[in-house]
Amino acid sequence: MIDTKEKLIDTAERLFADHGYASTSLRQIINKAGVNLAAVHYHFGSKEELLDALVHRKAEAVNRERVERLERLEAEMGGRPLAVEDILHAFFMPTANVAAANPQFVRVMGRIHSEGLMPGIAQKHFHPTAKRFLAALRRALPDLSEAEFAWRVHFMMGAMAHTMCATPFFPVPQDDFHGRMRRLVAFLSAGFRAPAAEH
Amino acid sequence: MIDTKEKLIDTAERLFADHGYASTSLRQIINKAGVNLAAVHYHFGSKEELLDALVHRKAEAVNRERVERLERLEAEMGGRPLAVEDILHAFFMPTANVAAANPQFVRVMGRIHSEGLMPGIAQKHFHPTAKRFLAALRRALPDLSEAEFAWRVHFMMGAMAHTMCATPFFPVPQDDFHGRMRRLVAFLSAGFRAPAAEH
DNA sequence: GTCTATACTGAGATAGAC
DNA sequence: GTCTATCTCAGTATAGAC
Repeated sequence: MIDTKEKLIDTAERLFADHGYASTSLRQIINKAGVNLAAVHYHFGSKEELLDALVHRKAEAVNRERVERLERLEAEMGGRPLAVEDILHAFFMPTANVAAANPQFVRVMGRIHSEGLMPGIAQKHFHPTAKRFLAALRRALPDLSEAEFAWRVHFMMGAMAHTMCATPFFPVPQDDFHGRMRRLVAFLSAGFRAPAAEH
Repeated sequence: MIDTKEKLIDTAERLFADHGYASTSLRQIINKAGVNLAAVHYHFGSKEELLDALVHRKAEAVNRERVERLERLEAEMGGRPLAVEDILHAFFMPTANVAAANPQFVRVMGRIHSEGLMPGIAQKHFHPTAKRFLAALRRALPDLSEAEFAWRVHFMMGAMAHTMCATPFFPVPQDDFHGRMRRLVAFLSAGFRAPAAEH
């Protein structure tokens, strides 16, 4: 069948979101999708590459909107460095749009994060775009030392991954992803602009 | 043998640090320790509880030093709210001491984080103490709404876990854990004191 | 090219002899 | 307390039908 591949991805997305990546066996997926076990390896090669295909299907839209927003900012400012807030806003808000349109996918990203698969996935699907944002951020914060800047980016990575993906352990309106991102941008902007710790 | 248990924990610590938790099989551990597979299940019950025992052995020292520092601060201030920086400093610095004395263990914690096992471990071994710090932090930031405060704590969790445990993707002096924590405290303190994002 | 049936390897867990 | 033997189930690999 022509769309065995799509059906596998759809089914995997549902099951990964509900039960996690590691806890979902390929046999569960193929049973629900009604195909044979080896079809997975024919189309994808491995369980991991099935996950990769799943992420790739949605990551492109996020990356495209991120770049559009960044380029719009750069055009507005014409050469001058951008504001930290604006850069972070351009980076985080597109994820809120995906979250609204496709909660299933965000739940899978949450699983990816909480199961420790995020570094590989981020590197592969998001890093090329993210590098442009880091360059803009560096220009916006010329007074920080290289080391201080690198560490603050590292802090941001942690807060970001945890916030976009992990379920907070307190009750929260499910659909307020925009608000969550706005709070995150405010918090991180202040952190980035803090005076460097003395040594 | 009386110390089969200790030998298993020691061996597991080495192997978990070097190769990760999931990638280390019980069979590797028992071969290196020179004991039988079933001994693991006799002494610990499961692979997961072996890890638990390993963490428990070191977590107590961290928790004790954290509480001591917090109580010393509270005594100094006698009733008045503490400063955000001081609270965070008291919370993060003890981890730097463990890192210096026992790099092996910190590497295991890094594995725990990057393999997505941190929530469970943190809940079990660190949360009771951490709650006292959250209470102090709340008193230090009375003007934040409950929601804003909860989210900022969430951001901190992400930055913390990522920073204490994850290997940064840039070169960094291995033993500068104190410096890393100081930078983190400065970053987070500024974030906590940022004006709340408007809604 | 697409898929089915089946076999292979290695994981954690367990029952019961000693 | 310890060890042997065995169980179940995972991801993966291959042979061959269509």
